[in-house]
Amino acid sequence: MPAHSDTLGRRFFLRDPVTLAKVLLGRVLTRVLDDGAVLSGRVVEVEAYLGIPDRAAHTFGGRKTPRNRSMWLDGGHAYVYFTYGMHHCMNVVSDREGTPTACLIRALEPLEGLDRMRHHRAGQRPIDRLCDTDLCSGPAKLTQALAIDRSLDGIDLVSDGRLFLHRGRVVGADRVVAAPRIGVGYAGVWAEKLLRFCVADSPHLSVRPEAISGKGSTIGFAG
DNA sequence: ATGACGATTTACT
DNA sequence: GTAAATCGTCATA
Repeated sequence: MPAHSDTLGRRFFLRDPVTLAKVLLGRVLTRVLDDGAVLSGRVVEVEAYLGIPDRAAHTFGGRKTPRNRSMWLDGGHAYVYFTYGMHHCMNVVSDREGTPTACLIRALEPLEGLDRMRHHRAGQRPIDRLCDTDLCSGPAKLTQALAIDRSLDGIDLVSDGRLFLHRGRVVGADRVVAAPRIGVGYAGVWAEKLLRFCVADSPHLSVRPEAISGKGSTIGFAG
């Protein structure tokens, strides 16, 4: 059972991935380690993956494989995958069972257990070279900091005490910026869609979103 | 059985 | 900015 009474329940996750991604901003992801240590962070960057029609999604074309089977579960489950031979990334599954969509958690603002996170992230390099904004500012950084790996793939975030989300604070739409997703250049037109959502003023983002197009903007658009 | 490829991070020039 | 690290996964044969 989750450790907090304000843990987000099933209903929260049964939405389309774009809506869920936006409302995930500001929520708090909590990891409870086997030894009882508590690590947590506020969600500041999320991407939506729209499933079967989305060329960037692992379930594009309706693919259902041993790796991505968690994406087919009911909303509120975790989809954790291993990539590049060394990194893990964590998604919150959206929609209902059979609709394989999800939200990739790309960055957190660390809240609890920063010292433990530093140790997880440091590896062999000197621990003093890690600033707070280097702990969870990327999809594979945050899984490393929170010790999230494939052993947590497919768990139910609604009822599993090792990993869950709680209410946190809602982020107003005026502080949210949408941008193209990162690292999906192979996905054609799907790479350009604004399916990445960030808390605009957070220093904990993986990549700073381009300035919004408009007067005074001189970068980000060719043509 | 084989090979190409990552929803990334890091270090280095 | 460029490149290396590193191996599970999946489509093809």
